Amino acid sequence: MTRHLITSAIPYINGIKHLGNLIGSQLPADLFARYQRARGAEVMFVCATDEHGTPAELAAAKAGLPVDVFCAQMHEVQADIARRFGLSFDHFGRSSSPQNHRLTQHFAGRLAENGLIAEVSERQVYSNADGRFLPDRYIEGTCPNCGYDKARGDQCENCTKQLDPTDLINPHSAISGSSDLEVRETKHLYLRQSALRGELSDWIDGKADWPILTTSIAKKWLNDGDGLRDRGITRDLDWGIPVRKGDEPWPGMEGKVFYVWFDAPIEYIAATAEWADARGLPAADWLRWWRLDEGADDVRYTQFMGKDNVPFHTLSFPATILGSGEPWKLVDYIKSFNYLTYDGGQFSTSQGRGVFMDQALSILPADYWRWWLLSHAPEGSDAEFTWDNFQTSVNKDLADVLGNFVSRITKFCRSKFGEVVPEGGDYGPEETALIDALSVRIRAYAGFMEAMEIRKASAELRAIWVLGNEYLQSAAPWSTFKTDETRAAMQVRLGLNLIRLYAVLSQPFIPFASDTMLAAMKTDDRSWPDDADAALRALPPGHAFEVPEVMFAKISDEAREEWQERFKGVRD
RNA sequence: GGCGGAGUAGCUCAGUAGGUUAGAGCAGCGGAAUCAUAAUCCGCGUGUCGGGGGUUCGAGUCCCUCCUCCGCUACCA
Repeated sequence: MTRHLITSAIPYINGIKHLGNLIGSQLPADLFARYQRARGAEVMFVCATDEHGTPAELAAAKAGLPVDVFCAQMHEVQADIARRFGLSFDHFGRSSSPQNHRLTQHFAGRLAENGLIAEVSERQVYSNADGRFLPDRYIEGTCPNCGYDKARGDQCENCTKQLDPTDLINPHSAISGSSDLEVRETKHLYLRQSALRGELSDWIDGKADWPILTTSIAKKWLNDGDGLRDRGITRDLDWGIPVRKGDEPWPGMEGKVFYVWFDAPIEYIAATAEWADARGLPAADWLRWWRLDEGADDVRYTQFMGKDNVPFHTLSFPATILGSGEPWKLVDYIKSFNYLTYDGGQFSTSQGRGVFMDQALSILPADYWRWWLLSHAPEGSDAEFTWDNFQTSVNKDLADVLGNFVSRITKFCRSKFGEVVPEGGDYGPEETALIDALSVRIRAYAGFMEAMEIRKASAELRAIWVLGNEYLQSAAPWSTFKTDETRAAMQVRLGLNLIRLYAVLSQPFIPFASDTMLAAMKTDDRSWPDDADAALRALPPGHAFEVPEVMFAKISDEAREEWQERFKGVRD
């Protein structure tokens, strides 16, 4: 049996993520992980917080906390929100973990041994007032091209011209505002990606089944200009993984740390090691997911991420792995996403625009968001979130089609037969037809889930819910009951069994509602319906159940309008 | 500028290797039913498939060109 290693792009530590971040990686990864588990596959699903870098240091300073304390707190906040969204990570790690320190230093050492690290002396802007080197974007000044006075050192947001920090007129620190800047010489390590260009190119060419969005970005970088450029993998910062060559010090690199983009993907591996350590398991237990020489040859590795992450996952991280010369597992499939937009504009963490994960949960249960986001996943192109669309979709799909189905059949049964699966009666042509239709659709659903065609899978799942309503409507047990009680019993029994079937099938999308349905049906049978006929006999005559509370309360126009207003501006 | 994505019914989107009357959900209109969260089910679509040109017996689907929107462009992560 295939073992599935699944990773979601790791969310940055500087704040709570918005719905765009969620649907861009963590949520679809969770959908896939849940589905594979439901099919009986062995799954390792890891994620983590990405904790290093200048923005983390600045966010900590703003919060008035030491950066390590800030990260520890924010990690807990993010972990809690992830739990409440039902994200079923096997482990939610931290890129600042000791495991990641060791692995990152190990990879750097291996790359150096293989001649793939270059030491480059370069000139960087240093801010005396801030006591730190400033990344280009943290230097502001007047654009020499258009005169915009808030141009950043990497690019002018007004005229979009690419800039060098030294081009700016009246440059000053974006952090302190100080113009006491100087250019200093500093030495950094570069990963010689260019030396691995051929190997990477061949590898990418072998991935004909990857989405065009993924491979086209990789090829652009491989072939742009002089081809793949080398990349700096160290920074002059305090917070990060100290530069070491494996276990050894790295002469000349004292006081420097690895660049976040070098250590962040390695955290996928480290998080799996964290998983094992947290459970007191031997190293072999995590190595079998990552090392081809330790049993990972039957692992299928799938990564989920937004399109902005693609270059690092198709080139930089593979360069690290290939360059190590060690048999680490490379990714087999990359599922990348476009962006979710909010009422016409972008979701923005820095500007506080849109709906953030904590806010979302404060107004509605996770399943509402999971269903809408997944059924509108930005797969082919950017997708837009509007409150109107959200309200209509959720009310129609969850409340009217699924929730009301559960309600009508359980309540009808209670009033005519009591809260017990009724006995007697045999299937007729209608039931056989329903089972055939279900079988076809369940196969299609599984096919889409396997292929990570998320929108299509959600449409298929919805169509499966509709089959139940269609059946009830034409079987009409409420009128059958008047003339043939036994036949009505059979119809109701089938309907109740559909609830369990729906719970099992819907679990990857709406896990909380799925649990509610199973609890109401008083069953723990989550077995996948490979045989629809058999699956619909799981709850036998005489089996007790209870009528659940309304599963999905509808979103009223008043509530929608209120939220529309509340989330219109920027976050406090 | 370069690269990529998108432009199909009022709205959100499917349309596989070019081939019978271009599909689905929502909204709208008509009907059935009354078990149910006034929920459900059935029926109803004359759309210049962004514009123009071309290849072909035949193009939403291939080629050229133009227009619009979005993203990326390597020191944000």
